[in-house]
Amino acid sequence: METFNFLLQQTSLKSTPQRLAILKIVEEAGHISIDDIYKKIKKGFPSISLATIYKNIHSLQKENILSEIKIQNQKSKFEIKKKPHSHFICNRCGEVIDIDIKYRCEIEELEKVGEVTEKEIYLYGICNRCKEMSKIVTTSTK
Amino acid sequence: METFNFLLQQTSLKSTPQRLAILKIVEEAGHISIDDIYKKIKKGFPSISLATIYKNIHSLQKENILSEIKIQNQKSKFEIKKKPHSHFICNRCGEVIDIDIKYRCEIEELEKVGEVTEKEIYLYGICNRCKEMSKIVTTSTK
DNA sequence: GTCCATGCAAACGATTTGCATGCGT
DNA sequence: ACGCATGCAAATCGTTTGCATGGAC
Repeated sequence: METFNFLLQQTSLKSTPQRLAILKIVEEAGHISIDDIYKKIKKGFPSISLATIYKNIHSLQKENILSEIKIQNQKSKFEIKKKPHSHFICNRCGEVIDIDIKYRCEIEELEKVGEVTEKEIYLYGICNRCKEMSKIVTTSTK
Repeated sequence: METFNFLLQQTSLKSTPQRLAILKIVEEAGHISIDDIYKKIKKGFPSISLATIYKNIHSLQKENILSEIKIQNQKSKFEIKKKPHSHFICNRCGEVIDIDIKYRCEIEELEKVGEVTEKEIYLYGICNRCKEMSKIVTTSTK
């Protein structure tokens, strides 16, 4: 992708085929773990090293191109950094879905705590796809 | 603590001195990492094994007595499960502070995504203590 | 040509497992 | 007495590091 090429040129990072491939895979997947990046990238770069993935993930995070999503009961996933948004995580299939939340919060006594620079909101539950599937199973076993 | 004893009796977990000590340490600390639990508990149980800590953390999580806080740039911390609340994390000192958030959120198209059963909110920033300290440093170096 | 990136192997740290023994019930 | 809990050592897994070579600029 030309856009990633351009993105990288804004930074001190060189635009290598491996690096571009990682970005493309993350973009296409939306949210993806290190392992899954590795599995996918090996198809195009059979001799790539896991160490290369790790090093790139770190440098891309430092350059604010990638961000990490730490979730309960799963390995971390990574996404291309974009406009602030929140995440819905399906407890059944593990899928992470971006959501836009318009929220107003009143945090009592926040001034007693500190100054907020970033917010992260995670919603856990069951995604519609899994809910549909359990309906089918329930119905068919009756 | 008698209360933890009671709590454990509600479950299939036995009330052992090590388990009670872990709970006491977590309660006193508020939010604490595995390593720090280990360091503290060793004072009372010099021969305790890290494996014991891990096994207990897991079983206590399964019994809904402990919960894990996964935060950016830090090891996970654990807390006694209590009423729903949110967390403020200081990016400078790493401190985690419980906060109560009264929020109203309008999540557009959430019905298209799934059914939410749990919410987690993390606020990152600088705690007042660290802010005070940087003021002092700034002033004194002028 | 310079410097960063890659790939490999080794090192490292965190977590898990198996097993013999101990302890709570 | 039974069965889970503990402590130890080994195994395992995820991640990082050092270094020689290759590739981007």
